[in-house]
Amino acid sequence: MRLTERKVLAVLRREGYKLTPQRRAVIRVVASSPDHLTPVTLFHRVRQEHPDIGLTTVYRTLEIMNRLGLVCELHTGNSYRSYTVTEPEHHHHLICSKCQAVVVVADCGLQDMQRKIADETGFRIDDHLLEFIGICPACQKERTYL
Amino acid sequence: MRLTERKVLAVLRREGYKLTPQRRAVIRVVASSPDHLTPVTLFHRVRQEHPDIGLTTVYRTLEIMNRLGLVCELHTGNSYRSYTVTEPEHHHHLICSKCQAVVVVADCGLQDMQRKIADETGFRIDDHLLEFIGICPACQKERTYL
DNA sequence: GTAGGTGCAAATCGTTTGCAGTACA
DNA sequence: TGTACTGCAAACGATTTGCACCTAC
Repeated sequence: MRLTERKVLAVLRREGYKLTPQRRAVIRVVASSPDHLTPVTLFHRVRQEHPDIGLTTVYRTLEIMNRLGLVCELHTGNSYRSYTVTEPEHHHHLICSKCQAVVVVADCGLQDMQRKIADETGFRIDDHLLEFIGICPACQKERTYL
Repeated sequence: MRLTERKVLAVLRREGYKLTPQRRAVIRVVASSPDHLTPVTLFHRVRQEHPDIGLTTVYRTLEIMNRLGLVCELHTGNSYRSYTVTEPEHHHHLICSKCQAVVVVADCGLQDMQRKIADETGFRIDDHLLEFIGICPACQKERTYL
């Protein structure tokens, strides 16, 4: 179960952030989209209902949400980031290198491996980043990739 | 066992690339450094022995080496990339979020998980990206992190 | 009323590209 | 000799910042 618009708003309010119409609009779009969105895509979508919003505000709202753990940042090795509302369970991503589709994958016992590595190296391990890169079923059918 | 300067040069020659002094210098520095280097760091180091080299050439040489699988790109979720000579075995990275130290970690049976996910989702999985983020023993001693 | 938020334009950062000159094979 | 390579400067795309105006609380 993903975070709802309502919950995100509640956290922002609790943390003392002002609930401006711009922030509400950004949050509404992020929370209602199942996909990961880049700041620019998000900006265009928000513009449709709120034509005066600036890209800067989108970035600043995402930054706040990210700091509060309300969105999850996707690192694809590309030059841009993308975001979606946080899924409370620990999970990973499966990314189509052709159409950029993202599928959420449940965690599979990487915690054990992490503990073992921490023991062996002396690192204090805070997090891990695991992403699978491949071609999704739809793109495989099209056969226009290498 | 990591790739040596000599082997990297051999591959470039075999692939028909010219072995210019600039390329040799870049390769020498990459191959002799145990760390992951950003293009800019690499540029500064190469400059010490080859003052006329341009950053562009460093980028272009890294691009060729990356395409030929001679260097391994590190994605830290930061805004820049970094590179080190390829370690032939499949492996992952453990990155210190304070000093950026990188430790190589052997693979631990993620292949099984990958196969399982491919079966379940229908994706053709080509690769995975696994990195552990933490604090290295040296930085833990300093205690100047949160 | 006021601190915090906004939008614009300009700055910044890492990276890429166009181009005219240069040098390896 | 000819093509691939070079360095510079300018272009680029994503993100950040400075600033004067604005608005939610």
